[in-house]
Amino acid sequence: MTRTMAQTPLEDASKERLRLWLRLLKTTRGIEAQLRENFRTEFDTTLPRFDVMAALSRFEDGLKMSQISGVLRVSNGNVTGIVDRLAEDGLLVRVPVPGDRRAHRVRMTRKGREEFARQAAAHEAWIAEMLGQFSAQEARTLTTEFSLPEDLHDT
Amino acid sequence: MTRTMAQTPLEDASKERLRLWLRLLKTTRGIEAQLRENFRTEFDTTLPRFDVMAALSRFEDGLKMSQISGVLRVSNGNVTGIVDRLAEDGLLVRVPVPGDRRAHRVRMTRKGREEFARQAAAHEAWIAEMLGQFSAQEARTLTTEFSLPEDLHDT
DNA sequence: TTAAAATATTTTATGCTTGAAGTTTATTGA
DNA sequence: TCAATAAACTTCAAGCATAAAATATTTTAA
Repeated sequence: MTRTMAQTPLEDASKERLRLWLRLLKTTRGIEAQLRENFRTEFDTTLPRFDVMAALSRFEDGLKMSQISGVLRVSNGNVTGIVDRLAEDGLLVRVPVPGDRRAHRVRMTRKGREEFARQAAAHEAWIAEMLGQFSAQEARTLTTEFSLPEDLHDT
Repeated sequence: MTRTMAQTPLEDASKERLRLWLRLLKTTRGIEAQLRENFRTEFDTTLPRFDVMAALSRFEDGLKMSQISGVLRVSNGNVTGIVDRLAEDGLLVRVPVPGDRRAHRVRMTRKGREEFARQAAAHEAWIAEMLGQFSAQEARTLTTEFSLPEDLHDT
């Protein structure tokens, strides 16, 4: 009734999942730390700023504040501060929405688009290097495997 | 000379790796958000506090401040504040290191160990549920695959 | 011996993040 | 009409995170 070493009893599924989570967390934190460092030294910016620019870059007509927080899944108040600082730097502008004086549409400026283009190219290169151990096929497979249903929508 | 749809040209490896990274980031952020929510509502604590307790729980004799930041790979100054607050709550104590008046050893109190035991059990259950789509074998395989060499040690 | 370098830690300045409360403007329904 | 509710956004308080500067102590080496 002894079991061989390579087997994994069902009872241990919880431990294996915990191990996977800890590995996942360690990996993503490591990559994030390297990205943060690169963004800081190469572009004097931050990951959250890049995230906001990336979201805006996909919408020619800009996004309302609440749409940005929706896309990025961060809180409203958070976006306010980041947009404030990006606007100070002239990378984007708040445009009043005609017909609704509560809302503002946030759009990138030309300067913002140009700066983002450079940052996005560097970002892709950094990631490609850090994930260089994965072939295109492996990457594609793993991307599919990590489709967690835990996209808890909003709530 | 046309290629079939399912093929992935080597040229696209960079794009596939970027896609994998974005998926990884989205997944871990989603799980982290759920954990933060659970820790807040169930234990009135935070993920960083749990991380510090988890690190200390593995060392009966405690850790020095710089060892905590080393294990968790966060900055020294960061640990100061978290340990301050955990100490205020009586979950751990700073003990002077004999022979080196600069250093302090941080140890969990009995209260801290008891509280951590409850939190760790809940944490494992939450993760097991969120990663329920992976069998023990799948989890084990993925954990191995994500052994990135980018454990940049310290630098 | 003692000045310089290294080590351990805290402090400071800045920014990200959340949840909750507050403000202004729009919409709804009696 | 007009009070109540909802929506869009900002402000606030607290905590997390970093890098850089400051403090105190220990070690090294001239």
